[in-house]
Amino acid sequence: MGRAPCCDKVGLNKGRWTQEEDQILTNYIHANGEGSWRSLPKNAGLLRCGKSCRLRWINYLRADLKRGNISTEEEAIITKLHASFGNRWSLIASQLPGRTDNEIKNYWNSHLSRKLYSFPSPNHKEASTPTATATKILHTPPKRKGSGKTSRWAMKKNKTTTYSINSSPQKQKPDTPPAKSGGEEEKGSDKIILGASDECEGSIDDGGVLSFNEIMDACCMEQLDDHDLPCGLFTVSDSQSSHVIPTDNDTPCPNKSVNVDAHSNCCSSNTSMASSGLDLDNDSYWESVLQLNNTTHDESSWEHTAEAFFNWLWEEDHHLDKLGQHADAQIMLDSFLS
DNA sequence: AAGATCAGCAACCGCCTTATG
DNA sequence: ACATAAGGCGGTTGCTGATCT
Repeated sequence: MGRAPCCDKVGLNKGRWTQEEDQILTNYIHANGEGSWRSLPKNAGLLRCGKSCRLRWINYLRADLKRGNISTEEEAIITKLHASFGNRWSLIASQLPGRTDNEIKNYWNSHLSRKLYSFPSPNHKEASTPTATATKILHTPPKRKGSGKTSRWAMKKNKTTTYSINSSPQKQKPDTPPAKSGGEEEKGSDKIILGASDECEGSIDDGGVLSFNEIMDACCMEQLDDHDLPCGLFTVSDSQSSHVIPTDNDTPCPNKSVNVDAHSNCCSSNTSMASSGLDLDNDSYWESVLQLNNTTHDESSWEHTAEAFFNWLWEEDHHLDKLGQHADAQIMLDSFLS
């Protein structure tokens, strides 16, 4: 037989906490410490579920919380970490002392996720660009469980902010028209404006735009569907650079073993390292990359490495977990994000 | 001035993992 | 070894105050 139930939920208070309840909870925890959430409400004389007490304490009553006014520095950290780890709010919160996962989640949902990202165009082949993929995806209505509230993104049509791939925010002029529907290329620019919208109604015609994760999903789906079309989303270069991935080159790299410089020399400009078969699961790969990081100032090689890294990272879900198994990979991630 | 709409955020819900009996 | 509760986490809801029409 297991434990007794957490709480029967009958006759318990719900909704906002009163000052009196806060005081009771705070006093109790100061006297008895955290933990034993199940028995806490009863012992403290609170008509609340233990879970509710825990949440209230962790998110609002703890003394070491900062509360409010998330700085631009913190915002940048959140943006970067979210780009790497997705909605792992507790993980992100652990990097921000005094901030809770709930606070960061709310901040992301109400502020950051609405901002637009801009990505360099990987190439101009329409069928394989994120733009095309974005369009394809946006015509499929997203799942939506919400309360039926009006989309906040749709409400704030002129609120656009662009992000470069390295997540440096650049505010758009307030009077600049918003990016014209999900993923349309800016006129005369090499950037594709991809926006954020987890609540968009599924059509580019009504202002729907793509969130970062949707872009990533789209990218990976594209790869799964068309194995000869490497994603190239994380091509770090501008349009002048030559290492944009062509779709007709899948020649294996003769230097695929480890040496990044050799690889970039021979395959250079035409295929991503990830797609050419480098074993990024291998420790020795990361060692060599780290060595490259420490010894070379060749930007082109470095960009290749970054590209391969991010392609690999998002190629499969489990790759993210593999970061934990490669100390050098984690160092690389920090390096790429810095 | 009043109602409608928008935006922020506290708190709930339910699933998953871990701990315990 | 198994069943079940506790704890933890992310998604979602809905209340409240601000702003707009």
